[in-house]
Amino acid sequence: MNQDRTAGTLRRLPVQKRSVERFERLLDACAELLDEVGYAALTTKEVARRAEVPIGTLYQFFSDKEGLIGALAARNLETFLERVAARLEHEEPEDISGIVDMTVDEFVTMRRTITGFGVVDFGAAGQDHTLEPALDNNTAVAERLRALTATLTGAQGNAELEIAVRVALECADSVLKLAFRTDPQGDSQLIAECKRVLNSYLNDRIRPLGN
Amino acid sequence: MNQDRTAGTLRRLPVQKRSVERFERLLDACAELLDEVGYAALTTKEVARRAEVPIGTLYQFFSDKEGLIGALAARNLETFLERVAARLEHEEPEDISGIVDMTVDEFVTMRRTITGFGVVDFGAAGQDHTLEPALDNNTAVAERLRALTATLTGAQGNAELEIAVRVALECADSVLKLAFRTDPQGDSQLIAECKRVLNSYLNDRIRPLGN
DNA sequence: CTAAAACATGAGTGGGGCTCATGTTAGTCC
DNA sequence: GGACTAACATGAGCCCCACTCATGTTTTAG
Repeated sequence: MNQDRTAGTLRRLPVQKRSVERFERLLDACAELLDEVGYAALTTKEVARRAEVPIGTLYQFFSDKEGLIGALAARNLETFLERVAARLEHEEPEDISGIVDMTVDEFVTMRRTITGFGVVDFGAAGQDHTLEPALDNNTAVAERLRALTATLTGAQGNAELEIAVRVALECADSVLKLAFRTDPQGDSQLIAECKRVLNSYLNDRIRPLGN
Repeated sequence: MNQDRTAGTLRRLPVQKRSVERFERLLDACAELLDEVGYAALTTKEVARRAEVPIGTLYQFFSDKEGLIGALAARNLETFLERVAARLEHEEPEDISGIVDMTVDEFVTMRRTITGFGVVDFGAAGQDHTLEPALDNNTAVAERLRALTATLTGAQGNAELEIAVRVALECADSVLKLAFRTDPQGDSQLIAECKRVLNSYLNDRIRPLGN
């Protein structure tokens, strides 16, 4: 079935100035449309039209529709990690609960702020099963988050922490999706509930090991 | 944008014998194909071909592709709830942990057993945003599960329990998806981790209220 | 100045979702 | 049995989508 290794990827990176601008415009237009019409109704023609770029150009950069959305997700992911890293440095939370609350808050802020962030957050929605097991975006985020927090939690580099972060991220993602499905601004009770889940789990999971 | 109230629904229920059989065959073929080619590559033409039913007949029953997949999800959901209800009656778990473990195990069994269960479990994947807030399938499942367990947990009917079950279900769904993405048979470590999350959260969340 | 690499373009191809006009069959009442 | 109705059956074809490709232009490197 789907054996094409180039599916859902980039085809060519823009190097000249104009191309770079067009590339960014395509991602912006894609984000806008995701907010307006949703994932299912998004068409590459309309993305190209909005970005004022001919359809052929879109396909110079992105191997397919999934590649376009994946690139947007990657951009969002990078922004999110940068912001979390910056806040971790400034605020220096001293326990798990502090890290959890800060990270969730940052996510919520981005969902309210960044166009299109909600529809694809980090993982493209329609990704195929059966390919690239465990190499999805959330796994990458988990790894980066673990690296960011390892020095703070003290217990660096152990496999237990890695899996705990991975699982916690998956839960956070799903509960927050629910929170924003319930209320476009993010249901505050569910956001609080998200923090509860993570705190309960991570405290049970990590405390007994850290000491 | 999507204002069509009949999108993703059934159009006509089969009443005569032959139609009922065709209806079921369509769902079976849909489940098979979901397992084989995945959600994105599923075509209604192929579903109809497999079920040995002309394409027009498929659209007599289902308003669209999403309606077909939704009907499959509904069938899975019903089977799952029946099985959980049956086991709850027989095994009479006496605490939260017992209920959690049993329910997760039943889910895992079904994912290994029921064709197509994995791809859509209870919520159709490509559902549109912006419509029917909080009326997704997982919410329905949560409500039914709460009803099933309310008599056992003692604390029946309170809103806190309702939200806790809703959140727990969302977490379970996502962690188990990860477990089966990692390993087609379901990564046992992640399945154990799923139970941990639920137990940590629900114990913190419900115990203080139940007493 | 020249060769190569990067970039630009949009009509066209293939294919998928879904319709609809035209039937045929099963139940129902007298 | 005949007459009437509702349920069922069918598949060529419409529309629109993702994506291609042949042909040309511009930028960069030496």
